[in-house]
Amino acid sequence: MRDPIQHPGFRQAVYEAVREVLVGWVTTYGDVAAAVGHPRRARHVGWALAALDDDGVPWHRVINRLGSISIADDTGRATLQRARLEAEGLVFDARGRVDLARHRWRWPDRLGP
DNA sequence: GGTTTGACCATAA
DNA sequence: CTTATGGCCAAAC
Repeated sequence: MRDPIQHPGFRQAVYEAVREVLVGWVTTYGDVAAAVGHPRRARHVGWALAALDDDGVPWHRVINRLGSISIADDTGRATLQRARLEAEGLVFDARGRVDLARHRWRWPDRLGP
């Protein structure tokens, strides 16, 4: 397998992982990358989400490691993301950040006992 | 086909 | 806190 990113499995895995994040929780690009087995490829998580065309994936629950929104607001997507998160109970502070320590999603450990 | 850009991140100074 | 550096690699130019 020479193109692990281009391979359909990567994006698919990203979407499935993000789908697991419940209302009221958020996660980071790096966490999603690690969850699908590619810890250094946070950028590609963002790229995969940018290419999203599926309403079933709660892409708005993915933010950067500072707890802020990483999208340029050219298309109003960042505004939509913040609105959706606030509608789900997330609170943004004066710097536009949420409390990651309290709302960061944790996938179940699958590394065994 | 080389260079730049980008919904990122870790580390160091 | 800010800057700089390096990693990562698909798109866009």
